[in-house]
Amino acid sequence: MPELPEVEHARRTLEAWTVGRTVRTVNVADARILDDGSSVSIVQRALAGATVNAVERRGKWLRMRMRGPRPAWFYSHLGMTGRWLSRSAALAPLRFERASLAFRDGTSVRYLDPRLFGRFVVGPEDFAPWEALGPDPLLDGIDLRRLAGLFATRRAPVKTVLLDQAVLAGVGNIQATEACFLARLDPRRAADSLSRKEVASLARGITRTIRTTLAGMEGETVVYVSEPGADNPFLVYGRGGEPCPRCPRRTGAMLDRIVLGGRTTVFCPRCQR
DNA sequence: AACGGAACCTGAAAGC
DNA sequence: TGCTTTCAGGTTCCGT
Repeated sequence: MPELPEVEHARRTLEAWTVGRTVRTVNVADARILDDGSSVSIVQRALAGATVNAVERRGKWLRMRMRGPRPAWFYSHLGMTGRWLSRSAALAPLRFERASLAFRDGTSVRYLDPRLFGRFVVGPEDFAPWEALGPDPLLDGIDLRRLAGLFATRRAPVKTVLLDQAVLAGVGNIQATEACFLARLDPRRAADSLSRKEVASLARGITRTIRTTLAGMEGETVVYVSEPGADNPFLVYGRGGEPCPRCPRRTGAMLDRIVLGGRTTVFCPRCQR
């Protein structure tokens, strides 16, 4: 589920659910979400009794600034299937619940993550994975000169390079796929073969797909691709074999589904060059 | 330094 | 019906 738009949505909800609240207890049901070298007791000691001061996001990472006996930064990465929900602290653990923070006011936030690829870390303000992130397209915008400069050093397919979080933080498989489509760019193109104009077009595509996806989940009706009955809100992602939504019907152009860098990629061989 | 592929996990859906 | 295979939005490690 989580790429930049979903993580930003998670940030907003977590902010509403947690800022100003004081942690009473921390529960970690499955320690596999913790980093090596960390432990349940380290996390509990850092967070219990602390008050949530702010919830921030950079790329796909979230972090809470905790004020209290021991000021701390609490980092959360949702991995592939992580999400946060708010429930009464009295309610029993939910299916796939791996951790939770219970607050003194009787509310709690629950971390659910079936596949356990998410992370739950207490770290410093300059936590390395956070510091290693490139610019965030929403927070920082996209610097075309910088992006073109990075592309010039990469021979890999442009869509693969977009997944490098040091290039742009938060772009995932869906957003990279959609951005290439919007930019009419063949995702297999070597990054170092793009013209400045194509880089600019791609940057616009990235910004647009992120904004569109985010706008689509405002309010409570979050749409997840995998949810039964939910419509696929994307232009081409998950639509391999369907007609291209942009090419004239008479051309019969069909979306192709390939694998790049181990990730499924959908594109139109006719209009994406 | 950069690249492709495997590994880490589990559940849902599709295939037979 | 029930068993098997395939696939999934991310990151990291490893050999080349």
